[in-house]
Amino acid sequence: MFNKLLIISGPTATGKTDLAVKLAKKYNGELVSGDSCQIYKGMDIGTGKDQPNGTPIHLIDIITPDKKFSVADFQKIGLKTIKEIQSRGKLPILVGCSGFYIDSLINPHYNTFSIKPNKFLRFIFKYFSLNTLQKIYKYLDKDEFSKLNHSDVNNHYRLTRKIEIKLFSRKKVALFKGDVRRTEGFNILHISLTAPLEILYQRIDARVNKRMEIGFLDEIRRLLKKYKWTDPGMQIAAYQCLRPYFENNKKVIKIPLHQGELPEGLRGLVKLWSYAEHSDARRQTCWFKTKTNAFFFDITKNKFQENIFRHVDKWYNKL
RNA sequence: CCAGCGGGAGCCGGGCGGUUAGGCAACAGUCUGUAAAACUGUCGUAGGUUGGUUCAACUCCAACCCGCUGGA
Repeated sequence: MFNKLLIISGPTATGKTDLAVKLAKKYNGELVSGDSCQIYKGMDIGTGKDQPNGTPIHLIDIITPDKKFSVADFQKIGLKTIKEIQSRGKLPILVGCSGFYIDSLINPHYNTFSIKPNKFLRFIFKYFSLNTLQKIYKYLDKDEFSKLNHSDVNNHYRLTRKIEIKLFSRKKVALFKGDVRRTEGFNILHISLTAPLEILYQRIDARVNKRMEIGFLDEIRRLLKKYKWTDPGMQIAAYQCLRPYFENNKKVIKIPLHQGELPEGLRGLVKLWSYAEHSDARRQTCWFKTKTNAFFFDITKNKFQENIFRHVDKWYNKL
């Protein structure tokens, strides 16, 4: 029974897809995107999709930007997709930068996904202050509250979810225990690409500029005909960064765009977008570094690809 | 040459005679249904130069240097 799963992770702009495609060709594989943004249809430039030709890639373009999507959804569909690929005797290659998403597939500890978000509670809680949420959680579970770290105590969203879990699903958690080890029995090789931040920033900036050139603004215009700025998909940083340009459109939109030259107001927004991607890269790097035991390969090192291939080869041919 | 305005951490920038501005960037983290999200910590006292006033000056005064604007 074929149960291998190859993972190629790493922050943006490390060339994961490129590498994954090469690996797919060599090992008769199919790609599975582990990217929280590229699931959205019509959001191509802003999410940096590059469609490999010839190699199938799954979990891209699976829903429209007005739909919500979360790790729990990903866990379900991701697992199904991977098993399906395996059942055809092919090698699934999970490639992406969303650490949380990838982790949800390979880490057996996620046992709260069975507890669904409660719309009503979330609606109400939006109007509660952070302090109030802290008090509620403290009231519900003093022990766990005291264990919360500095960043969680101050996180409105996470407190909401914690309270949600406490309130609605005490029994269910127990029920779902047997269902937790979803990827148990998988033979996983996790390879993670890295690069010095400085290099990543250079690559990111270059790519951002390029994406402006190939019509990012047009993509946003197209999206805005069907979707709103408040839709889930539109929350992605790239789009939100450019949002002011479209909201003051009376003035700005009329400025003709000469090749290469961005209007002054727009330049600042694009810069912001670059910065947003810098922090992404940082956080993603941090995630893989601290939360996974992947094999890391620095893409600025000589022969890193050869090393990876050697590594994969050994793993693939074993047993 | 005269007048006005301004000079502050890598950048932007409010306030103020004495305790931390703030934001961005950068760096390090947190992570169990928004994760390209949300949140935390670190950037150890910087204030054009030189004097003066004062117990105390980034803050008031003077001179000078630099920049911008207006005038001759």
